[in-house]
Amino acid sequence: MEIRTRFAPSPTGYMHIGNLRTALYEYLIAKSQGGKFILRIEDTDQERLVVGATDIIYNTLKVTGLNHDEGPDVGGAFGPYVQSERMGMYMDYAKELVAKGEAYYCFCTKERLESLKESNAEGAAFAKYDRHCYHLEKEEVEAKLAAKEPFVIRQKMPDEGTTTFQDVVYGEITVENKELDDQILMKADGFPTYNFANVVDDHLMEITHVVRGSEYLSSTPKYSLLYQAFGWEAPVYVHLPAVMRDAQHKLSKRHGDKSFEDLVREGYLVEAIVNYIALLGWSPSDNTEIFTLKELEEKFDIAGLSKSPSIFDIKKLTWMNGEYMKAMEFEKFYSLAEPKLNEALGETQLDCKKIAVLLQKRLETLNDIPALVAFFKELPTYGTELYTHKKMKTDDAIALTSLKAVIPVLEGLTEWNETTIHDSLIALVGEMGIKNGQLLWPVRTALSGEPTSPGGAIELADILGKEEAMRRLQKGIELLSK
RNA sequence: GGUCCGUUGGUCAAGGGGUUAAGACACCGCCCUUUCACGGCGGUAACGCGGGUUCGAAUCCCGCACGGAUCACCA
Repeated sequence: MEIRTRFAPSPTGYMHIGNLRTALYEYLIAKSQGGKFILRIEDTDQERLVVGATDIIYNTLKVTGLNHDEGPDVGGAFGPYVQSERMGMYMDYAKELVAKGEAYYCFCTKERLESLKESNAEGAAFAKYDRHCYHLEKEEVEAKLAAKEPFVIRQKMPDEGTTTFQDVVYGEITVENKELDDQILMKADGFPTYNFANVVDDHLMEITHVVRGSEYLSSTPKYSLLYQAFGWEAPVYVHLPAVMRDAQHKLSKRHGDKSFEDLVREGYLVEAIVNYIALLGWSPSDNTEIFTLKELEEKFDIAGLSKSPSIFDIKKLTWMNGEYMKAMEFEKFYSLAEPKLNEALGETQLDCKKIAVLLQKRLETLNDIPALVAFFKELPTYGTELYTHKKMKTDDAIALTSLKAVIPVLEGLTEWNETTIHDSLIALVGEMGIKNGQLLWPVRTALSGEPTSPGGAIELADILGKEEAMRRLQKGIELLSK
């Protein structure tokens, strides 16, 4: 049997990290076994509709490589794939259940339902529908329908016994049927409820594995009962633990947690994000951590899914992002870094490629670039304490001596490149009989004005060019001479 | 409150009766180094609690605690 999974997001205008992970697992469950991954847009909540939101979904799947085999934009034999376009088909299914005695019309007003809850002995927090309309005579129902009284259709839950279902992650789960409320299938406006539409759509689209958040665990018995009522085969359930911000809270855009787009905007690579979230709630049997989507498709195994929630750790993502940048082809890295470099360096004539080479091995995110290279554009004001460095065995006096000695040597160079700068400076170190650091640390400091810089004295001197380098060294001498 | 689910270092996690309880991130230290990094080496740090079953429990069972989810004419 071919495996078919579906990603069924609501178009909210952004891609939630938890949803992306769900999509990833759905994709992997299907692809790891040669199955199909389907996209279904659940846009029935007209009030929450956001313009352009579906494009964000398409785009996210595209850039992450989670290519769907069927969906609104790519077609398929089980369309339409946009739920709002399927609205006409649910009433007949609901009526089929009514005919079977598995569901019934309910004409209760919202007011009556409200008062039912208020009068509940156990408190408003819990109140099952009292089945008032279930006991209506057939004639009464017909009369009310004929009179066009507004109605909903409710699922009739069993009075006793238990319902058990198997979940791939959580195992066997059993609940008492008496705990189950006669949930509404069709609303008074003629539209199906989410739960009902889901079951019908998943069945019609021949979804074999329903993958969703663990918050659906408690409503799954109702789903099972619905499948039973229809006489349909239930799908395999795969409930996923939540992705958390901390031990108490789920990741939530509303509380300031970052969406997929936010992370990309902050300089994280798509591949790194996908790689990282694959590891939130799942681990491969071989313990590897860095892998491409293709490799994941081969490695992925449902058995590696965990039951407990995972906290999203931006630090580990950041580390992983750095690993991806280091491993990247330089040309690719450069194409990503260039816009940031140009932005940070403005109209200077500096060689961006040389700077990028230095940057690639020490960057964690693309957005770190501006702060790291700002000193190239303009020497920051700095204090002479930077010249004192214990490990380099330097202090102000040594720095001043070194800088003064460096000036004529570099001034005399006719060719300005890393080799000539290196050779002349190292030769000078020899003549002066001091340690490399005692000369190079002051030079690096004078050239950058920063306590740390993406590169040493020689690299910085080369990139800055002779004129600017000399100016900065001179400036250093001035500072130290005061 | 009822029901369901979860609980291994700060974080992600392996391990499913016998292990010195993996590995990764973070943190700390050392080495390397012309800075910072990178890299290399090493370190600190965990089975929620209480009972039971067993020769032996992180692993199985039962309680408890704590955390979460759910209980809509929302999706």
